[in-house]
Amino acid sequence: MSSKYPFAEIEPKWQNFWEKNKTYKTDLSHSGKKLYCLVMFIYPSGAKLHIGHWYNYGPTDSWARYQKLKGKNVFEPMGYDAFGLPAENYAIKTGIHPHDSTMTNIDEIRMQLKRMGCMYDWDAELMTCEPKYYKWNQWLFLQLYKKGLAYRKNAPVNWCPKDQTVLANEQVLSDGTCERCGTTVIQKNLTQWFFKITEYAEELLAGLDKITWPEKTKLMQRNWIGKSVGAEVHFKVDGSEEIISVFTTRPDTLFGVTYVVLAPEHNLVDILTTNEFRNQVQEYRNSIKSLTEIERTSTVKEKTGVPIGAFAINPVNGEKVPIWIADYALATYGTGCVMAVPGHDERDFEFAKKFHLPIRKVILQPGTNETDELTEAYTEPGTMINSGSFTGVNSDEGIEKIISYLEEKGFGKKKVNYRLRDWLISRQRYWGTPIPIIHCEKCGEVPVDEKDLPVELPYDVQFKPGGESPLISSEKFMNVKCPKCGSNAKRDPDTMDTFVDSAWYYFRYLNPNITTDPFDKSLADKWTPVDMYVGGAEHATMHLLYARFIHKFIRDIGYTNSDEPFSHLIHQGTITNQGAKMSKSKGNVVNPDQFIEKYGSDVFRMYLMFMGPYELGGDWSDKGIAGTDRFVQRTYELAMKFSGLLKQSASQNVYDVEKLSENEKHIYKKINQTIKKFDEEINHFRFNTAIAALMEMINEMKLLDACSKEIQLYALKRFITLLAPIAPHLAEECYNMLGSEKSIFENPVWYEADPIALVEDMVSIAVQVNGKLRGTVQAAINCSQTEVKNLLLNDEKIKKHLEGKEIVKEIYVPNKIYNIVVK
RNA sequence: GCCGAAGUGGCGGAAUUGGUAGACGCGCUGGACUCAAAAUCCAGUCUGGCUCACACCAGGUGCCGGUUCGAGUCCGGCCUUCGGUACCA
Repeated sequence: MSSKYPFAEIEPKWQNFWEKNKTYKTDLSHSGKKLYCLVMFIYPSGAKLHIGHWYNYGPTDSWARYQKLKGKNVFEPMGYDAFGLPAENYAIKTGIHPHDSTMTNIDEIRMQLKRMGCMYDWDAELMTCEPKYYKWNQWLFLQLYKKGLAYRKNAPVNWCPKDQTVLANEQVLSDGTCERCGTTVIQKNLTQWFFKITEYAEELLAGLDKITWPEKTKLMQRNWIGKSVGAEVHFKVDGSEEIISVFTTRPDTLFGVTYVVLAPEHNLVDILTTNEFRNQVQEYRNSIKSLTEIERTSTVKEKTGVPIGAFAINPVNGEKVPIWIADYALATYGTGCVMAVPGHDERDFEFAKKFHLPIRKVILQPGTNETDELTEAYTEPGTMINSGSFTGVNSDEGIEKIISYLEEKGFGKKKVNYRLRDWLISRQRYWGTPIPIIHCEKCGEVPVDEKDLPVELPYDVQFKPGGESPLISSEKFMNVKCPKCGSNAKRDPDTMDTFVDSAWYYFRYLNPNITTDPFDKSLADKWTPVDMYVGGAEHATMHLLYARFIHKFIRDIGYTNSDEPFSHLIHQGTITNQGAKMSKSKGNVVNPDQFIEKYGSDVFRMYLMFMGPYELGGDWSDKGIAGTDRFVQRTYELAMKFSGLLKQSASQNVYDVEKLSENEKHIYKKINQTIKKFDEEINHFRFNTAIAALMEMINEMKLLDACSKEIQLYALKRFITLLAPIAPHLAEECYNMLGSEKSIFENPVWYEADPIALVEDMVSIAVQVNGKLRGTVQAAINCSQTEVKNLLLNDEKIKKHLEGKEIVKEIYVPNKIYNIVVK
């Protein structure tokens, strides 16, 4: 049919218009009504834009457009998270250089993004693999290094003995084998760089109370940081000068310690193990070496361990208790040492039972006897018993009392411990930011001078697996003179975790070409924090925590004035396919292109928004897309029918409802109700109900024929404006057809609802008898209970239910419900 | 195991602080238009009973209880699904 909306012409037409007129170029010098709306930037993989990206970017752009129409100065940038493992793996497989494949992908993705028709300010585009960007990763590294927040230490990596390469966790299959060759992966220690995020643990925790994020995300970060308050207790070792420090949250159970456990990797193990036990200990350590971290920490696995022959001395009672090593003590948490209280800790209980270690009751459960045998660990508070001078004290108070006692005697102190570990940023990979450190035999690790940045990533590198970091193979890169002493030295061969790139990119968008600073400080002061950040929930603990950490660090070195990077955060839901996450490896990725070709960008984006609540996502189905397409067609036909109206008539901003005809009054009320509803819904990312409101509106539009031109224009102008955020191309075209010469987004206008039109004069009141609906009555708004009662007593149906009954009680909720309780 | 979210028609999903369950859309059924089809428009569509029909009656938001004049919504106890996490001393 000829009147079918020709999206294939219209959409490129407006995209070109917007680009040519720089409609979406943000003037950052005006920050008065600033709104920084950001989506997590895209990883330019070969899979290009999929439905998940559309679901993230389309609705968020609609929200940003709505804000722009409301008069906000909106900044909405887009860029590429261009470094990373997949490009390198692709290169290993195909021989195509990561730089080349990444650039090709970016070019295609940029085209796809432009076809979506989002409001991106393309002048702000950035890609992290460019020297002008990653130079500032290196700068950041040096600032952290200066403050002692970047340091090296030994840390295990997944190592495939056959491929001779380091594997990321996701490259290790669940059975602990290499995803490429099936060889069992082992753990190997390498000296690696860390950022001291733990220094900010307390502030990262406290800051969560000040940001508007989903509660579950904040909870995940709280758990991830894992603050616990307790004590550090020092145990002397019998016949040795060494001290074993343990962290405990239950110092009140100190008298119940019957053994001490060290993590098998703990340094003290070599020192303390007696000759007699040496073989056994070595054997045990070997036996757990092959286990992956996942197996090691599995809670279903039975605990194992061996004694090392040495004894620790309990500071509070001088008792000698055996020292064991066991897999359930983790080197990475607390001090790596545990005081075992089998009577009051489930793990210790299980372990003591298995190895026949003594179990001592030192906390009495209320309502039980001291002589009752413990059948399981009692972990709740109670009365302290068998605890020397502390016997009889309530265990909650005992915690503080024991700590005071320990501090007094120098046996320990109060201690706050965090689960959070420092951020390991070294990657034994090619496609990333080189670490700006030079290793000199004489001077040790020497930072590259800031004026020598960037340390450029060389192009010509053997990045295929085999050996260590790929950069080692580039002699040109590796061999440098020591900046301090001038002798021959080597560069650090590792690259940085790509989470470093994404930890501060929102600053860089404000001026991605600045060469004198990582970002424009004066703009950053005005434009950060990001006002709305939208992205996947899978980043809850990594990216979103790292960015908060780096932001606080940047603040502490005087580069920004805000405390948090993202003041509001929303996670879009996941779109699955037949219940499974879409992934290239599963081959269940749905390509959006087919829908864009068939229906156009507006219909597709609107369908994604209409599917359901944004934060829930859902299973993909194209079943209902015809519905949004129909809506678009009807809108287009409506605009066509009234084309030129803007030139034939003018409408007022407000009309007196009483002076309108019945049809006009109806339209007038409906459009104003729709404005109110739509505004509320879209403001809270409830796109599905916002669109439903527009559909209801268009269903009423058939009444326009019976309205004056003024009212027609009044309704259509408003309807098209509401449509503009969710179907921008269509709305522009419709407005154009009405007779406008300008883009809606050039001179943004938003219509406020006329409050008088929102008031209903008649309401329908539900009438219940004994809580069951028996009818409804039409009454004037705010009428009295007596009036409503008179109305309902005239209703035959309702009367029938009241006949011969005694009225016990009447509840009247004005304008809503009238409930009569009868006997 | 622990933490979190969610269970509503054939389907996706609506439902302010407890106040007319099923908005909006898909699908389906019937009708109009057409030589015919597509498209479009109109009507119907929770289940069961009764009825020519209108009406009416009963039941109904995962299950079992409770609070209340009134519960999808609040409380207690389960079941299922999906996310997160994994011995955190």
